[in-house]
Amino acid sequence: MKTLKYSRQRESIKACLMSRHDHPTADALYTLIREEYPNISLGTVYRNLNLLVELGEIQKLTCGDGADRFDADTSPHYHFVCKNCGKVSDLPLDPLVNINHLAQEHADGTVESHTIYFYGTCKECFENNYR
Amino acid sequence: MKTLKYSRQRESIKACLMSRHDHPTADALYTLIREEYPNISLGTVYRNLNLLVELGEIQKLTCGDGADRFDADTSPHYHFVCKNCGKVSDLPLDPLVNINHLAQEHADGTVESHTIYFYGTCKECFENNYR
DNA sequence: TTATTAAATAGTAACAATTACTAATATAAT
DNA sequence: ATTATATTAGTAATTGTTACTATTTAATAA
Repeated sequence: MKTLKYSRQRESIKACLMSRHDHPTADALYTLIREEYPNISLGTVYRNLNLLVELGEIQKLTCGDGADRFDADTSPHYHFVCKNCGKVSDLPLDPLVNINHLAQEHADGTVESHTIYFYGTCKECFENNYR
Repeated sequence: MKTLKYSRQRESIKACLMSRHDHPTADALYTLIREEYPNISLGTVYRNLNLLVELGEIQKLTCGDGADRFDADTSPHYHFVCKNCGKVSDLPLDPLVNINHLAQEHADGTVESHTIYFYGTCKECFENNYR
C-alpha cells in the first residue's frame, strides 16, 4: 500500500488554490506557483491536483470550454459560466438534493450525484456590451 | 458573408447522428461514416459537427470524461453518465426551467441556460457487479 | 546521526482530442 | 461552360494532459 508523504509543492498548490475564488486551470496555477517555486514542473501540478481530487480535498470543474478548472471548495454548490469571457464563478444556490430523486425515476441506473452549470453573460461583459 | 453549400459528408454526418441514441464521440462517428464514405477525413467530421452545433441543429455534450459527445436531439433534456463504463444515456426528465430563475437570484450576471449531468451506475454495470 | 526505503520531483517525452493549413475538388451562381 | 467560393482529404500543428525516468526528498529504523 502507498503511504502519502509530505511535499512542499503539494502544500503550495493547495494553499494557492484555497486563496483563490476564480477556479484556476492547472496551467494558471502553474504560473502562480512558479513565483514561489520557480522550477516546479507542470506535471507536478497536474499530478497533485488529481491526487487532491482523489483525496476529496478539492474538486475538478469541467465546464465545457477548454481546460478543466479546480475549486478548493468541496461543499456542494454550483457554478456560473460566462459565455462571453469564459469566467467561472460560484453560484451560492442551495444544493438541489431532490433532483437526484426526480432523475432516479427516469434513469436506467442508480443516480448518485449531479453537476449543474449555468451559462449566460456576466456583469462585466454585460456592462461592456459583451466585449 | 459566407453562404452555406451542400455537402454529402455533412448530410451523412447528420443522418448518422440522428439514427443513434448513444451520443457518439466525433471519432466514433468517423468510424461509422467511413463505412459509407471510406475516405472521409476526421477533420471533416469535427468541422461539420461544430458547424451543426453553431447552426443549432445538434448539440455537444461535455460530460467530464474524455472526448466530447454529440446529440441530434436539440430539445432541452438531461443526461445520465455511468461512472463505471462511461455510457451516456438520455434522461427524459421535464426541463427544470424554474432553476434558471433560482440561479438568477444568486448569479453575478444574466442566466440564460443550464446543463445538468447526473452520475451514477448504469443498470448493466450494476447487474454485472460494476465490471 | 547515518542508513534505508519509498514517495515525490523536475524535466522530458508521449499521448489524445481537436484545430489549422493547403492544394485539390465539388457546389452554386453567372 | 465559366467563374467564384465553400468544402474536402490529408497532413501538420496545437492544446491539455499523462507517462516515464533518473534524481531528490521525506519518513523511518538502526
